[in-house]
Amino acid sequence: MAGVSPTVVSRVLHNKATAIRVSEQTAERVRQAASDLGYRFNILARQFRQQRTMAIGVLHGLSDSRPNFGGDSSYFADLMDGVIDAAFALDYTVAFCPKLLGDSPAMAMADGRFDGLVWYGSTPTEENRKLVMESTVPIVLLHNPSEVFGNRFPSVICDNTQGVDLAVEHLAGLGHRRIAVAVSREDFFNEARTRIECFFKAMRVRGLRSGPSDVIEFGLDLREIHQFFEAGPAHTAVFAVTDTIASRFLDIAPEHGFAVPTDLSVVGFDSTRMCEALTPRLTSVHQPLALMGRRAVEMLNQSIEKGATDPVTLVIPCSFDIRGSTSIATRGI
Amino acid sequence: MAGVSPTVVSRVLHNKATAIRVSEQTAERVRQAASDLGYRFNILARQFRQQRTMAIGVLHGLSDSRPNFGGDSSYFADLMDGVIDAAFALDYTVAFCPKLLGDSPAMAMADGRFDGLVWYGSTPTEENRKLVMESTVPIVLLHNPSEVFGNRFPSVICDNTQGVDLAVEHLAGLGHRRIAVAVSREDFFNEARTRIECFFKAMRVRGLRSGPSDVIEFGLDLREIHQFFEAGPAHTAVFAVTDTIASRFLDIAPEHGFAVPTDLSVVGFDSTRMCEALTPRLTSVHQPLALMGRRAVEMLNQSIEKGATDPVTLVIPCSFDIRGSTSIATRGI
DNA sequence: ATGAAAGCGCTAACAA
DNA sequence: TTGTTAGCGCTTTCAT
Repeated sequence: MAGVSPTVVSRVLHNKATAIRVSEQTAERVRQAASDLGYRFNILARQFRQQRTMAIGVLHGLSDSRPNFGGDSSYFADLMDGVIDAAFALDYTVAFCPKLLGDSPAMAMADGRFDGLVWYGSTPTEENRKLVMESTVPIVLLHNPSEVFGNRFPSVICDNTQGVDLAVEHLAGLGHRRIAVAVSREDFFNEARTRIECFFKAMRVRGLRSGPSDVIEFGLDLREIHQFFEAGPAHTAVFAVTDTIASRFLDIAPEHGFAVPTDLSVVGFDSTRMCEALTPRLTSVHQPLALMGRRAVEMLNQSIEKGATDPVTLVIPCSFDIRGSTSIATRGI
Repeated sequence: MAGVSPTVVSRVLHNKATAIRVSEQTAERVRQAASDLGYRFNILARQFRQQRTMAIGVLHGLSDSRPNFGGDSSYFADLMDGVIDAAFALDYTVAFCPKLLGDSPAMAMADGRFDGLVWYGSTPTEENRKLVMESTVPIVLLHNPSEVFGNRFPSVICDNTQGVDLAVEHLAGLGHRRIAVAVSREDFFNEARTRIECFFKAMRVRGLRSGPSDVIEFGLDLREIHQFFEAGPAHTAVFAVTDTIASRFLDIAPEHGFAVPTDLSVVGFDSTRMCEALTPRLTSVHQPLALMGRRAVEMLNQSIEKGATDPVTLVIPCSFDIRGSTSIATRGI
């Protein structure tokens, strides 16, 4: 319609007119025609041509077969807010893809659908590990330190050491000297394990006694929690490695005549929205999830743009949200 | 490597072997070679070829420039859970795309990036309206009855009439006879307006008096809410058209010596997670958001598969979550 | 300053 | 049962 070749149209519509010299007059004619025709270039053709999609895939390496935005724990939601934030700022589309979670993730990872991947998960299964390791596109890990994948990819994690220390510092400051640490068997993933180690260390640093016998590890029937209360615990506080775990104690304590926080202080980890809905509201270590999501995408963009980057592990500090589930130690002082 | 033509490979790898006859022997040879080579077909090429992406775009037609999963109102998160659920079941990728929200949505809508779109929004701006109307791909609307877009697209909405009726029924059952209805100026969108009409009707049906003077419409400074309390209201209950609006009343009532629910019952709409975190917990009409998201995608799939469908408006019933913000009327009985 | 031509990897129509 | 060929729409050399 403008009486020019496709080449020229392409150049004009990409504003490369100056760089690749097209007369302003022709350019204008082309633009006019494009507008008249309601022309839009076919992005599929372009992606195909350039082998670049400007899309980031979010892999959900958890046992759940799909991301869960709702539910109590706002965890994934907060993370995704950050991911989307950064992705949009860099002009990436963010996609959740069934095949990544379903039958054949490997395929989707290698088929050029995404320029890069955010792998979000805590316990990589052996199969997941293999898939990730074989990826042909850049990946950034969330919630797994780089070494879990042989230092092949950059990663973003929260500062568990510092986060746990905040919790112990808070409890110690309230006069608690015997503190238990709680973890569910199902959640006994890398990070949970790390937090327990951090806990021991934070206690040690303050001259407080703690060891394996202070770990309450419970299964689905919560039996060990009941046993903890029945035994008439010496502990005056519990540090739970996740909010959900903490909520179990809030539920069960009253059944055994323990009031929280009067008889037992409880601290959680993640400070998800759940904390506000519990009674009493749960004091918890706060991971800056949105920030972590943002950083992950920014690092991913680096990898995509510059090719392989150092497999940096970005460690982001936690903060501490004091709510109603902790108070001054009343026993064993 | 298998010594066959690309055609045969294509056929084998799509399991069309039976339909388009390839000998099992050759097929096996091809599969073996593919596996040895670690061959994956390039999805970009395929999408390009077929002009089909198996991706659904989510348009966020709100004033916010991007979807917000976190925050108090789990609203979008719940909706998306449903969308993703259905999309994955149908093998669609779900994408959030910056360009849809940023500079040039029209482009993204027409460029073949998506097989279909879910348009999620309450107040279409004139510009948004135009964009949607000009879409070249199937769209399903969420939260807007089809007529808002000239009956061009199917849509999914909750049953506002029935939902509001549940609220009024509940309050009337508690003996409330003078009920106010609250809306914020900023939220005064289609659906809010609808709910107010529904409210009038629900009152009328029960022989209860209500009219424009019972509408509390307030701006950002919340002045009108304060005035409501200062005037010593005859109303013993407030029906708020969203949870956020209801939360204002919960916040402000105590400042004026009104206890909720003793002196004033408050009902919200949406029953978002916020309801659990408020004091007292907020009684609210529940929209089955996840279900609505699911239905929207299913309808979209229909449109994509069968071409244009009837612009059905799917109306989904609400339920009612009774929490702590409502009780028996103590005044004006 | 503009155009011709090739080719990205795949699939479908047609031919053998 | 298998292969040949053409072409999806775009961008990018390279030539003019």
